[in-house]
Amino acid sequence: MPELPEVETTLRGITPHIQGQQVTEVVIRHPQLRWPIPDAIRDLLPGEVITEVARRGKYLLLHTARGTVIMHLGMSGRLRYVASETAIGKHDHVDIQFGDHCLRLTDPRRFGAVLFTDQAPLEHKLLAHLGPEPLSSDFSAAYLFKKAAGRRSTIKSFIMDSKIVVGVGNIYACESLFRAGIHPERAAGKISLPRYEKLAQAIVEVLSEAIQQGGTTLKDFQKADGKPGYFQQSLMVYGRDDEACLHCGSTLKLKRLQGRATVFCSRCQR
DNA sequence: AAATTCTCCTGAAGGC
DNA sequence: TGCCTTCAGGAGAATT
Repeated sequence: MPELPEVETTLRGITPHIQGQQVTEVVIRHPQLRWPIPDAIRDLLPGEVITEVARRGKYLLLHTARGTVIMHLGMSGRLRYVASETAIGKHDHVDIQFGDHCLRLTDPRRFGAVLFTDQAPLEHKLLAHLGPEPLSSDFSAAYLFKKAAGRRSTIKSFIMDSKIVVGVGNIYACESLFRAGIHPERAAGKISLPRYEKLAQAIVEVLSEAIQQGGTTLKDFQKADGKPGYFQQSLMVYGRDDEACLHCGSTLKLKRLQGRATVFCSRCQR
């Protein structure tokens, strides 16, 4: 379940291998991901050079002179740069080949996506309405506070809304709210600016630390095994329901909000 | 406009 | 041992 730190780690892992490289062939074994993979990927990409690799939210962007590949890893997606002869696994759906190596997309649950646009990629339907990057200067407590005015949705679904801010998935939403001492079900519009200061800082810290942890697995990027960086991170609440709060010792609670597992401390988070 | 529900998919886990 | 059921989970689409 790639969250933003894992997507960023993926970006950093693949960029040195494919930037400036020419695509020789694209093999699509299973075109049915979240949306059908467009023929343009296979038809237009060979011969093109990857001029830049970028990220917007959890979307990865592979720029070429003829257009941009937009990729999303969904729940279970994984990109690896491997020798082309590497044995094909059951869920290896796409290879973008660069001579004797390829960028291979593996995605058991097929919630991921591979799309193509010849327009300005940031104006693509999927990207045009995304909120600011949490690690950019556009993201701040003041921004959150202003956006939250009048909102009655829970703070958890508010910060997980990609139109508000990108890249805060379920795990990091739980962790950020714990760090900020805010109850996940509190109405977004009823939180003070000082509390948003804590929350914004918590989001930045949690994501930054996770990216740093992801970096520790970077050197092993080409290996097939190795857990995602965030599982090595010491998570304070996520996955620790019925265990003791690391601050006060109370038993952490699990509650489903909008179908998502939400773990919190009812004593520390108000 | 905002909030909620539905949907895609498969592997893992639990029940019997 | 094995079959069946249940469920997680990102995020766009549909619905209210």
